[in-house]
Amino acid sequence: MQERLNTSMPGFSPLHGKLNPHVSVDCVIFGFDFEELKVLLIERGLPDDQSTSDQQRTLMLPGDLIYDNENLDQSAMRVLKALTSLENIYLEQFAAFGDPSRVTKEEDLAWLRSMRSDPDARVVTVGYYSLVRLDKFKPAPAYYARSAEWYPVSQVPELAFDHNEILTAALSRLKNKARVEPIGFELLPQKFTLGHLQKLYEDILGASLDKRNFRRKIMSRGILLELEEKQQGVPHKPAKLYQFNSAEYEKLKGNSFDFLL
Amino acid sequence: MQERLNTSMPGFSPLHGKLNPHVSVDCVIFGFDFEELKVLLIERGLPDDQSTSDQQRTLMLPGDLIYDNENLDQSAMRVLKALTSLENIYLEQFAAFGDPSRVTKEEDLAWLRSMRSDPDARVVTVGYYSLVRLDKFKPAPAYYARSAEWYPVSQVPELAFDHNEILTAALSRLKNKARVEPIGFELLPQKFTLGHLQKLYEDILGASLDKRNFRRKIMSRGILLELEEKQQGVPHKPAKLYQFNSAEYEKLKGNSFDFLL
DNA sequence: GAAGTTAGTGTCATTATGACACTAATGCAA
DNA sequence: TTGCATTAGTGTCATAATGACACTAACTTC
Repeated sequence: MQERLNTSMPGFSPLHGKLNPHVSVDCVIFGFDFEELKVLLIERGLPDDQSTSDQQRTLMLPGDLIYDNENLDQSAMRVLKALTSLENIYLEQFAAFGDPSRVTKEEDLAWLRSMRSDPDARVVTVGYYSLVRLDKFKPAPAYYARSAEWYPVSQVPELAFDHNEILTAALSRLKNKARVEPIGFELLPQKFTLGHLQKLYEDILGASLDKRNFRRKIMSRGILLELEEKQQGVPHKPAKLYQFNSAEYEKLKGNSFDFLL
Repeated sequence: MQERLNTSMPGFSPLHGKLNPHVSVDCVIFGFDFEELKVLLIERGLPDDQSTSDQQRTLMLPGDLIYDNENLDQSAMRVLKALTSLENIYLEQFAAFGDPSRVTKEEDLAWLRSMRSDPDARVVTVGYYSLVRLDKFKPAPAYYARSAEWYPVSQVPELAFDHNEILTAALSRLKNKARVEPIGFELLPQKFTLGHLQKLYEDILGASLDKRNFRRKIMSRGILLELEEKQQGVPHKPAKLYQFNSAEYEKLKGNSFDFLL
């Protein structure tokens, strides 16, 4: 067995007690940059390690084993912070993945052997997802992540373990959520245009929506506040800016069904 | 540590490999008997054990540790069958529960010490739920279950571990499901009346529905087949019997949102 | 100043919703 | 045998939500 990587980072503090070798958490963090939906992925390796060629680098969701004295939500937050420096994010659990063959690629096994004291343990992982504003959270790799970057969801390559499957499941959960309750507060910057919001919905739902009907429906909810301001520096007619009326927004979350489409 | 219970039952066959001491599954099986929604609970103890007084008996959801070479779905099905003899049931995963303090009652700890080779291991459990026809599945206790019976959901007493919490989460998932897609095929006998179906919905949603509007909406889906038959032996006007048109029913599942209410 | 680009706006026909009250058919008890 | 209790079964109407649809406005760049 190879030497284990240097693991001096917050999550590894002795404060956290004993690692549980059989349960991990993985985080699917979605962001939106007005162009398309993105997801936060890390690369295996130490942050400053330049030794491996690009081809050998493997992308994965930020995730790790849990500690025996934290609950799953806490684990997810700790792990996310440890690997990407993101914190104060609301994470929502969406599924557990426990296929015994979720770790079978030789590359993954080798990596586990270098990382874990019990690399052959069968691991069940619990998936968490979240929506964040790209501009608000600047990921910074740490711990075993060589990098932590946003990738377009539509162009995610093959990931480590069963992480493609986990990502797909998170996306499908996000779709259902978008149909059923207003979304966007977490993903968009404070000021945005209705065009931005519509693009976001279209990207999540994978369908195009009628502009006028979309506006009618979204405005009828009373969750948007029209600002006096307009877009600046765009090569076309500038759009009015809006922000979410968070009080109304919170009221609607959880209540409403069949929100859009 | 006390002796472990006799565990000679299918799930314990050496075929299943090594028990994973850190991950379990719990099953929330719902049934409906025209009166109210029920849930399948087991009592701790061997099936023939009469030694303990009623007061000391503890009810719990059927659940147990997973084996390292089965996936979570398989575990849930195996465990359910091992404890209640129910099989060929579609189980749907709904959440993972991993609070470190989910096992803290002294009674639960004592039981674990009598059952498990590693009774102090921290266990994360994955919840599954299902809807079944009460008349079709007759639970028969086995393995460590002294009994396996249906209990009205509205009158479930304090359960072992965090099983009340798990049940509540399953119920809330069921509610969301009922709002969003047709339900009932799994819960009702082949022939049923519209009154039965409405009662089922009302029980799940915890709300009363307008009879005429309910009928209009349910009929407009085209998932019901009107039979020539009528109810017999009821002390009131007999209702027409219906059955599900399973082809149409399957088509709607997953598609439709905002199904009822 | 022309071209390119996105913003912004209203109508109408169709469909879905929610509120609402009476008669019909059966078993049972008096 | 009568009548009582109980559930089945049915239609309308006013209102709200939906989906389809096309043009003008405002800005930048070339």
